[in-house]
This record gives sequence, structure tokens and C-alpha cells, in this order.
Amino acid sequence: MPRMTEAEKRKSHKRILDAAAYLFREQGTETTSVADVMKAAGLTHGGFYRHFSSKDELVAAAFKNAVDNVLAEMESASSKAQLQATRDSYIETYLSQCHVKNRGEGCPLAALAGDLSRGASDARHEGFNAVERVAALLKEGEDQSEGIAMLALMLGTVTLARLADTDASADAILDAGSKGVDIFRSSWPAN
Amino acid sequence: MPRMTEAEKRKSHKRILDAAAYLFREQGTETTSVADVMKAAGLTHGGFYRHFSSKDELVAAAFKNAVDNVLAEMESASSKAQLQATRDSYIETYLSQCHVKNRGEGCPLAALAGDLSRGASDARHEGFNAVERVAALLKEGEDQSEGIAMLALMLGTVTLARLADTDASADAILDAGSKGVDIFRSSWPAN
DNA sequence: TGTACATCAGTGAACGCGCGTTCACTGATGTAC
DNA sequence: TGTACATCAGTGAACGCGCGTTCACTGATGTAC
Repeated sequence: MPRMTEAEKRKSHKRILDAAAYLFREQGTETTSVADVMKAAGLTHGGFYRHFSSKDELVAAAFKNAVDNVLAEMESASSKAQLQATRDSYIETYLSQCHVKNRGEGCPLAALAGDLSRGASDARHEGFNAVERVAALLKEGEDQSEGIAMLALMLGTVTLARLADTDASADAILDAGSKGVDIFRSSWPAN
Repeated sequence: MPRMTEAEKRKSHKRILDAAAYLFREQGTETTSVADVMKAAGLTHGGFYRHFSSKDELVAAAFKNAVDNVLAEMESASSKAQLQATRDSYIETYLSQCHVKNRGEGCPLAALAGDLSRGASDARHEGFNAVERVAALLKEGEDQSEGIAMLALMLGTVTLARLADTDASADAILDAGSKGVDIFRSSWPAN
């Protein structure tokens, strides 16, 4: 059957990245094996090294892929009004039960910041880049610090909510986070 | 040489817990092996199962041990003034370079919340208990939500700072978190 | 208090297993002429 | 345009390795009399 077209290789590559982005977020990078990812991408593990030189490289690439997908809508906003609208809906979705339960399609930083900070430096650097991208979208202006505080609060809230035993406990934590977000917003000059 | 005194067994048990609490926070629960922990405790891996029935059980017990140690000072505060003083110093230490770099002796939630939320339910439950204990100490009152938002912001800030490449980047993130903490404090009635 | 014996904390070899990675192989693709 | 051949995406067996856990063993401890 092999060999495939160049175009088909690119499709395989994308499927591997998407499968990894989902599984790493869902289960963590340590608990997910290269074979798991390849199986989810519809391939066998042996072919992995035609696409990436190591699992570490995949972790960094899959994380960046996840960030690109999650931020695509906000980063492509063409007007200030559109940015504000997508940002508002981003924040609301972020602090939801759905996001708490659905790690695999949620914020890559909330799912993987811990893994990245302990892992290879390429992946950690990718994580830091994501922090700056998200912060810039959450609060424009020359001072990044408001966006970073907002991200920290949101990420922390979802991280804590994921420890809850019941939906009610998770909701209480999400509500606390939402109130915090409102305090931040009302204490900053609108822009 | 064996067998040891009951008192010596208790000492071994504590050494295993302390070693695990340090190594799990420093490296994560997946990356740290039972043999690593036992070696750090000055024992060999075979004896582990005289103390714990599984690695999962150790993860939960070591996490609780870490929380107990970290909160001991605050929880034993005998006056309102003393609680406020230890809380102030706790927050300042929490948002410091030292805490960012020194995972192994830092906040167990900041180091392990991600691992716990994906792991065995006993350990996750221990994590949730810790959230409530810390939140109650950060902001007294019947409404837990202010303490939870404060913890989420602090934990999120340190998590993001641990992704930074340089001390300066980490400082910028820590400063952003500190400003957020100040906003929370000034927007809540003192107590 | 002294003796005989069961207990069990700790050791280190061994278990099966899954991991990341390598490799010989296949055969359609892409290329040189 | 047709032909001959090198390339290489994907397969599946195999590699060495470290993991969590088990086990036979040791000998001081704790206990029953």
C-alpha cells in the first residue's frame, strides 16, 4: 500500500497533531503514549518517526496546534466590536461546566501548563508563547499585566473546578471565578 | 537487620511521606517512581508495600501530608491578628520567584492540581479538600467564593510564571498576579 | 524474669507489562532520462 | 510521453529499559507462658 502522496502525508500529519492535541489535553502528556496517538490518528506506531523526531517534539507541536485552533476565532477578529464579542463569549465558555468536563477540547494551558513547565524546554517555551497570545487577546493595551491576571484567574478557576467531586461543587468554584472576572473588568477602564 | 521497632516504622513512614511530598511536587506523580521515593527516604523499593497498598494511595497521602505542612502555621493561628499576619506573608511568599522555582516545597495545589484531577478519585478528592481548606484561610466569612477566587488567581499566576524562560518574564507575571490580588482585597470589605 | 516462638519491616531478585524508539520490509510515488 | 529507478510513508516485529508490584528470605521485635 505505501507509499502515500505528499498531500496524503500532510493529511496524516494533521491527523496526528489533532489526535495528540486532544489526547494530551484529555489525559496528560505522560499518560498518553505515542502508540495511543497514532492509533487515534488511524495509523500504526512505527510510522510516527516519519513525522516527528521524538515524543517531546510532538508535545510541543500538538500544544501549539491546540492553541492555534482555540485562538483562531479571536485572532481573526477584524473589528474592535467583533473582538470584544468573541472575547466575551470566550470568557463565558471558559468558565463553564462544559469546559471543566471537556479537557480534550478546552484551553491547552489549563490542561497542560503543569506538564509543560516540568517537561522539555521547547514545549515549555511554546507554553509561554501561548500565555502572551492569550493575555493580549483578553485585554488590549500596552500593559500586558491585566490580561495576564485575567488568564491566571480563569485558568486557576478551571483547574480548581476540575478537582470537584460534584457538579454543584464545580459550579460554586466557577461562580467564584466569574465574580472575580467581573471585579477585574469593573476595576479597569474599558477600551 | 530487620525487623525494626514500631517507633522506627513510624519514622520510616514519615520519611516516605515527606520524600514523596517533595518529589511528586518537584517532578509530578507520573515521572516519579516508587523506587525514587523509597531511595530518597533511605530505603529500598521492596519495603514500600509494608506502608502503602499502592502508588495511588501514596499519592493521596503524600499530597495531604504536603497540605498539612504548608497550612500548619496558618491553621494554628490563635488570634484574628495572627491569622491576618500569617496570611499576608503567605500571599507574599506565594507570589515570589522562590515559590516559582521551588516547586518541591511550594503549594501542593499549584504543583499537583493537574495530576490529581486526572488521577485516582481518592487523590482528586484530597485535592478538593485542600481547595476548601486554603480558601477558608484566605478569606473568612460564610461565603467561600472570595477565598476561592483568590486561590484561583494565585495558583494560576504561579502556574503561568513557571512557564517563563527568564526571571524577568516570571517577575512580570508575578507582578500581574499581585496587582490582581490587590484589586480583590480592595474590593472586598475587610474583616 | 526468662524462654520459646510468631510477627513483620526491610532487602533485593524477579514478574509481566507498556513505553519510546529502531529497523527491515513493502510498494506506490516522484523523478531523471 | 514512456521507462527505469530511487525515494520514502506506512507496517509490524523487535530492541532495551524502567515501571508497579510480588515474593522468598532475614533476623530483631513483640508476645505468650
